[in-house]
Amino acid sequence: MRPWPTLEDVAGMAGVSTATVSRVLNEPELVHAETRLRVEEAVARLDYTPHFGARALASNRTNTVGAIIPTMENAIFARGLQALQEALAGDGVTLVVATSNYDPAREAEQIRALLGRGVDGLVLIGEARDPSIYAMLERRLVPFVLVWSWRPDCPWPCVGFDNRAAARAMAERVLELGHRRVAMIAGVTRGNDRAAARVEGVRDALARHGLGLDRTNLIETPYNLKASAAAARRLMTAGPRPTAIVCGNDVIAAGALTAVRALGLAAPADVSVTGFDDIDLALVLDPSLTTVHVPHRRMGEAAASLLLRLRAQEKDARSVVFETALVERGSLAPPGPMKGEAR
Amino acid sequence: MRPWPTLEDVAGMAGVSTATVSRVLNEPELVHAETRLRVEEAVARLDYTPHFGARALASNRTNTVGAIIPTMENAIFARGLQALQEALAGDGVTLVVATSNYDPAREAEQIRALLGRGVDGLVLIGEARDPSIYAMLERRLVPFVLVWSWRPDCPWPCVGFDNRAAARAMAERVLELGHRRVAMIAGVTRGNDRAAARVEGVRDALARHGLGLDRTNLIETPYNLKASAAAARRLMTAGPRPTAIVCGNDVIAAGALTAVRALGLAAPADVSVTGFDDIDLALVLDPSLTTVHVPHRRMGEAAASLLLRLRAQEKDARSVVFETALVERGSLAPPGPMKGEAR
DNA sequence: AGACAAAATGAAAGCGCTTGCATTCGCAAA
DNA sequence: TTTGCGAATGCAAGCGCTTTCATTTTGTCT
Repeated sequence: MRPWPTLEDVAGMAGVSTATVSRVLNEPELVHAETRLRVEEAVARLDYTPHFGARALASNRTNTVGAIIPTMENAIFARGLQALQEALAGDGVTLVVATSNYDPAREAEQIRALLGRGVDGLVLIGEARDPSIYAMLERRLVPFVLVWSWRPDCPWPCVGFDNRAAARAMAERVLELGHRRVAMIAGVTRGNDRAAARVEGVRDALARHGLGLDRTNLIETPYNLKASAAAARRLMTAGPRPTAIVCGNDVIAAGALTAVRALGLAAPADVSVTGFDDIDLALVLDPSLTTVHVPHRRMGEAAASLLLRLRAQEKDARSVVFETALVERGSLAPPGPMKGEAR
Repeated sequence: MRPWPTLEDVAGMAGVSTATVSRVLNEPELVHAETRLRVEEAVARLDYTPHFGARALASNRTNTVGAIIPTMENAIFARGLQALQEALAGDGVTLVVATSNYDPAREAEQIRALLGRGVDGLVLIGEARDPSIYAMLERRLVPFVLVWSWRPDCPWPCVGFDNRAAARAMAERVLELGHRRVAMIAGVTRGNDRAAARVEGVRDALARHGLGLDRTNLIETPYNLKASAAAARRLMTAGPRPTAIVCGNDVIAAGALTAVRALGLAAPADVSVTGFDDIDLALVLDPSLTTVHVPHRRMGEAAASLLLRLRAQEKDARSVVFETALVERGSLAPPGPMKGEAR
């Protein structure tokens, strides 16, 4: 015998048809209070749980949305995801999360896997992906929203912020404090529009002072401590030292700060370091990290709301752009008097 | 018309029956190479993806396992989860993750939700949960493994380590260095056997020196920076100051370290701080954190392997226990000469 | 009491797939 | 040529649910 109860078992115990039980589960107001009670009792007694697959098959809905994030290993997306999930749960929708490991091919795979699972919607990070993927999503009529990223004229529904403008503002502040030897440790930009936009933003700011970013002062690294520490070490030991390092995110900045310390130097006295994202990590670093605050939770909530409205075919479901804020903490200061290889 | 292709469409295009297509998808070796090719072509041309729900319904398998973790917000489970996922993916199994927010009721809900989704197996954190849940799992014949936790005589399959012994070792080392005013900031122990075991371990060690843990030197806090910082502040400002604070995990330790710094004190000169878990965070703190190293990745892999073997009904599928290692870094040192309110 | 609408319920047809069993095919052996 | 047999394929019955439509019950108004 089947080790779990089915609708039919419940119906049998309650003395009604399966249709009625289904109604109790989905549209309780359609069934007489007394009957409903009997059914609910049977459900409870049998410890019945609906079979998800059967339900999906019959109703062609799953009350599930999928999100594909690059990784769970660092906390960048954690808070936003949590908020997304909570907001969705409020509407009875379940979130299932997959990871792509920053690999476009893997992301494409995961998208198809989630579609196969019949998700009612999709949350994707950033905008950069093959057009064929967007084509497929449109053909399948699956609502989706792009998060963490926003730019004027993005043709898709997004919930994000202007990475480029935010990075520009950060760099401008660094310059305003008098820094001129500015370096950047960016995330890997290939296939990552956020990382790329942040580089462009810094470039924008530097350009207005006749400065630039080239292979001597721009390094791309994966978002992890080891790689970013290595990058920082390289910047601080080869050629003229930067007085400020603008980092692509907080994790990179943490690695940089660690490397600086390991070299026997101090931040911000010897070199300022800035981050991006304002995750918890920024606060426990010493010095605490000057960074760009991103409203993770609000973005998650907004994404949920937008996605649900798209699903409901609401006409006015439009993209949402958030403001970011520069939060200045201990890791950024005016450049000190030149030491070391100053001429 | 349906916006996605079905098995039937593929069968039509390839000029075969749906049964054959199904075989191509599931047991390719059963079908003639030529036919197979035709089918595969049709699949590609139509961009066909099997309907997960239908498949689950018909075959009663999903190739999916579920994991329920307390939270994604801190990185404690991230690495292990990633490893779990990778290992499962190697066997064509998908991982779906849910969060309980350290709430037993919510965890129970999520378990039922995942069972409803027809997961072929379950990964749960820790052992402490209502017996009725274990009963249900057994009745449903769903294989499951408990991770992050292990003790002699645990009746369920686990992949973990001995939290109590590890915490004891940590505390013993603290005592060995000469500390006598030792305090602990633990995670919330209610419904969390790991947190509870760690408290017991510390108690064990202290007891051998005639010391104890009571409301003056033991505080439980949620696993977040704000709460743990507040706890540390309380410990350091009320009554005789501890010379060492043993923390329930690295996140708590990070909060404690931040609080210590904010009070104008220094670690380890004024107070030593230790953590537990050895997540990345431990390395970027200043001073870097003395903590208990937990082999997250290996645990994730072992959990995957054990679960798959349970699913395959292998008889020798047994629990796995890992060793932990004490890693000493800057945050722990012998107690300094008493300052402040020393009498 | 009868007529009629509204409310409550049931019967049954799928949803897209897998799989046990029957059928067909090709080919070697008799 | 027939027979026998494995290999390849097709047929069709579900899997557990939702939902349309028909039917029965209830209540309201003459």
